[in-house]
Order: sequence, then C-alpha cells, then structure tokens
Amino acid sequence: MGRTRPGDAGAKVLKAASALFYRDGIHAVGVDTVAAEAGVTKAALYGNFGSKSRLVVAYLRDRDRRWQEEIDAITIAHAGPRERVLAVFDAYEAWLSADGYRGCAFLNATSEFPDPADPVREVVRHHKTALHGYLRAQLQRAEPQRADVLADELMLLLEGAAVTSVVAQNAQPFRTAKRLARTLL
Amino acid sequence: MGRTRPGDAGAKVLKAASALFYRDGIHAVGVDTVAAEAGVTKAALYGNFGSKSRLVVAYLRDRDRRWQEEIDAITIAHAGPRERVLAVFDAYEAWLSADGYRGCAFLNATSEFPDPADPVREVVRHHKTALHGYLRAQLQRAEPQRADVLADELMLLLEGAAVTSVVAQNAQPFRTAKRLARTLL
DNA sequence: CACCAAACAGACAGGTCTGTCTGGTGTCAA
DNA sequence: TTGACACCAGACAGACCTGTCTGTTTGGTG
Repeated sequence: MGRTRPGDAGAKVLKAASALFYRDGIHAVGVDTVAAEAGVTKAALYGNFGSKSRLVVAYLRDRDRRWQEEIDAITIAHAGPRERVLAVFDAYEAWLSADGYRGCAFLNATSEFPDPADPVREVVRHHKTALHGYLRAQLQRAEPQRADVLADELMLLLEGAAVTSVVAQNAQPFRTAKRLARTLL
Repeated sequence: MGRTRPGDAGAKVLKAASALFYRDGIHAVGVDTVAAEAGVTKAALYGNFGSKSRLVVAYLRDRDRRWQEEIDAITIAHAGPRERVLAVFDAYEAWLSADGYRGCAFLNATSEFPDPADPVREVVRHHKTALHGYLRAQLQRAEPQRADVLADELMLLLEGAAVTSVVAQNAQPFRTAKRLARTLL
C-alpha cells in the first residue's frame, strides 16, 4: 500500500509537534505521543531531529517563520506605517483567538525553560527582537524622533494584551491595547 | 536528637515547593525533590497536602497571600492614589529582579496548566482580579470617570513589562512602563 | 534490476514520575 | 504511664519519560 515517500517524516513530525507542544505545553508532551500523532515511528523522529530538545527548537523556529510570513502579509496589505503597526495588533489577536487563547508560544516556552542560556531562549529572543525591529522600522517613517520609545511602549502593550487575554480567555485586552496604541501614535 | 516538632512539615514543604516551583517550573520539579529540599519524607508531604496538584494550588495561594501583604504595605506607605499605583510598578519590578527575572509565578503557571477550568487557573484569576481591583479602587479616587479604562491599561503595562523583562533579563521594560503610566495618569 | 536511504514495527534499557505502604521513633497530653 | 499523633526511613507499584537497538520493508535512483 502507498506508504508515504521518504523525507516526509520530518515535516509530519514538525506539524504534530507544533500542535501538541502549543496546546498542551512542551514538558507535558512525550516523544511517543508526537510520533504517534504524526503517524511516524520514534526512530524516524530521532533520525530527523536527534533529540527532543532539538525538536523543540525546530518547533519554535517554524512558528517564528510562519509569524514572519504574517508580518510580510501585513507589509503587503498595508502601505502606511501606522496601519501596519495597528495590523500587528490584529494579527496577534487573531493568532491567540484561533487557538482558544493558549497564549504566545514563545512566552510559554520561556516559562518552561528557565535557563536564559538555553537554545530555546535564543529563539525566543530572536523572535521578539524581530518583532520589535519591525515596529521600530515602521515608526521611524512616521515619527522618527519618537520611534525607539514608541516601539518599546507598543511591545509592552502587545505582550500585556497577549498574557492578559489568556488569563481572561477573551480578546478584550486587545481592544484596550489597540485603543491606547492609537492614541499614542 | 531534637527532631522538629510535629506540625512543622507542612510549612517546610510549602517553603521548599515555593522556591523550587518558581525557579525551575512546576512540571520540572518532582515531589521527591520537594520533600528532600524540605528535609521531610514524601509520606509527610502527602499527609499534609494530599497530592501534588493540591500542593501547587497551595503554593500559588501562599504567593498570592504574600503579594497581598506587599499591596497592604504600599497602602500604608503611600497615601495618594497615584503614588500607590506607581508603587505597584516598583513592587512588581522588585519581585522579578530579586529572583533573576524568572517572571510572574501566576503567568508561568498559566503556561504550564492550559486547561482554564483547572484549580490552578482559578487561583491565577483570583490573583489578577485582586490586583486589577486594587488599581481601579485607587484610580476611582483620582479620576473617577476614567478609572475603569485606566485600570485596564495599567494592567497591560504591568503584565507587558513583566514578561518583557523576563525575555530581556533586565528591568528596562519597567522603566518604560512606569514612564508611560505616569503620563497616562 | 540492484542498491541504498529512509521509513517501518516493536522491544529494550535506564531513569523519573506520582502515590502508597510498612514499620520504627519521637513528642505531647491525659 | 499510656495512647494518639506526626514524623522518619525506605521499599514498592505502575506509569511514563528519553533514547537506542535489531531486523524488515519500501520507494526512488543509478
């Protein structure tokens, strides 16, 4: 019977791991579960990723890449810097609400990996630095002299809305954050 | 030899659990480790708390109680509502920096317990609701008509600064948050 | 067609997890 | 003094964890 072609196992594992790690938490999901959900053997999982730690890093890198695509879509869809910045709030909210307010995968990973030197934390810093850089680049065009401070402040609002919406299990914090962001701009 | 008096085991376990759960994460710490660190047997731990889940809830309740004492101290030390609100930012920052920016114990627990119906999440909601209520009560005296919105906004700034300071491993986000809070007031 | 890489199936090792149980020891109060 | 109680010491069960191993089957390529 048509078994899957070689080389697909890695992608299937990554897809299953993404869903499970995000939904249940990283420490709470074992590699057996990931392999079973992916329809793949543990040997194939280890052949592709080497260890669970590396699979976790791959999971976060993949999510960062998909988020970057979202940012690119925003850049294409909106021309003005203010519109782009506000669209980031909408995109963030959409990602969180789509999965029942489970929170930011990178902040969750930060909670589960306390060591700041862990490779996981490097991916998190990379992701957040990229987001901050995008905001600052946009603001540089709109309000050059306030760009740095504004980018810091908008990051606080974004992250605050993210975690607060998880506790509250609804999108209301994002409305508060976006309204305040609009007045700051 | 002077063994400890009966009744002390519970307090010793709670103290050890608080330190370990907060530092390493809840799922990452086993009950054997907690019992060993407390200088107590597992039997005593289970005799006092019944299960790890209940110990986790006790840990968060205890931390909430200690935070409430901090809030009470702020109320005593400052008379004006604006001073009290800004002092909350300082207290939050002090708690995080004192433990190497490991983050808010309640938000970390939220990451580790995805089910919103979990007793752990109820403690988290209680804690955050109490904080929000304190801010709103203070603001009611300073700016009655804006109190509700302002309390929401300050919560976003507090939570945003908390998680961002963990990623960055420094207190800079709190300075940004406090400055913005001051201009909002 | 023959070969090889990559998948399969599934057992296995060694460790850790939560939770229980047995039996001994110390303390306090009646 | 005696009994209740809370603890100690440590083994134990059963599940789950990561990671490895043996051997087989398959699909794509030279």
